[in-house]
Amino acid sequence: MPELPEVETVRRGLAPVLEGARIARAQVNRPDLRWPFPERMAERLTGARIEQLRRRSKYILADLDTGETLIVHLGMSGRMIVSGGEANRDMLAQFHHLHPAPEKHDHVVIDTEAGARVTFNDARRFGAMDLCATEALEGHWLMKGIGPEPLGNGFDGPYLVAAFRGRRTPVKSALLDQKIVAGLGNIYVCEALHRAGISPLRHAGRIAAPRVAALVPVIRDVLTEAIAAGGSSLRDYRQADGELGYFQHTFRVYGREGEPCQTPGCQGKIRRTVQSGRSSFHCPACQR
DNA sequence: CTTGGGTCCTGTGCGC
DNA sequence: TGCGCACAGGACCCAA
Repeated sequence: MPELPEVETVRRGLAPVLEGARIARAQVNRPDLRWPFPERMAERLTGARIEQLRRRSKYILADLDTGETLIVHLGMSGRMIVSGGEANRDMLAQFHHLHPAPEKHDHVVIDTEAGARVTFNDARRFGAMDLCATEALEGHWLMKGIGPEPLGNGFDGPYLVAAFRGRRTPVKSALLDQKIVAGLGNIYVCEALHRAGISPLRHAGRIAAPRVAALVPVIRDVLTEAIAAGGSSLRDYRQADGELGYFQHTFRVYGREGEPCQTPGCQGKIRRTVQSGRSSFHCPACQR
């Protein structure tokens, strides 16, 4: 599920529930996800007030009034499930309980004093959580070396041209490299390269500078549109249950092997290739 | 330094 | 209906 737009969608869904809320209880059901949880995580969360929710790359950051920040990564299958609270209180009241029954892979459960609950569920356990002094966050080993935010000011044509210079790796891999640009994943790299007319197989350092620079606004557009789509489905979620971050999204190439290319006037067919173990989708006719 | 491959884990969908 | 296999939105680690 989670690339930058999905993480941002999750953050926006959690913000009204968590920002300004005090944690009444934190239940930690196992010692680790991808890495061990920090020492005494439940105790360090309990009683803390969440000042604000931020996002950096694919990480959700919850700044606490204790001076620490909770770092959350959703991995491949992580989900944040919201229950209780104002939005669906009436619906849940008819079932005579405040929260849905616990499910398999509910690893961390956070209750707020207002009666809302956020459950971190992650079947594959590639996700992560850590606590770090807020002022030391930028030096945290998970944050260090992450490239500029693609929707921020530090990501522009000259930057990307310089980042690609001399690279022998395929542009697909370069864009997946979080050190070059933050937050892109397999889907949106495929989508952006298609819109830019660049083959994922092309070496990053062998693309003419103007074409590289043209990738920047394309990446911005793809991500912005995806966030907008996620935002609209958020409303559906809030009245239903459990699928925050899951939204229908129409991709032009991702998962469309064998289908006709949607580029106007293009007669190509979408092809799937495997690059460093991951599927790439592109149109050999209009992506060069 | 860069680069490619292996690895962690569970769930799902497909062909037989 | 069961079984085995390929594959899934991430990213660290290590060898070359």
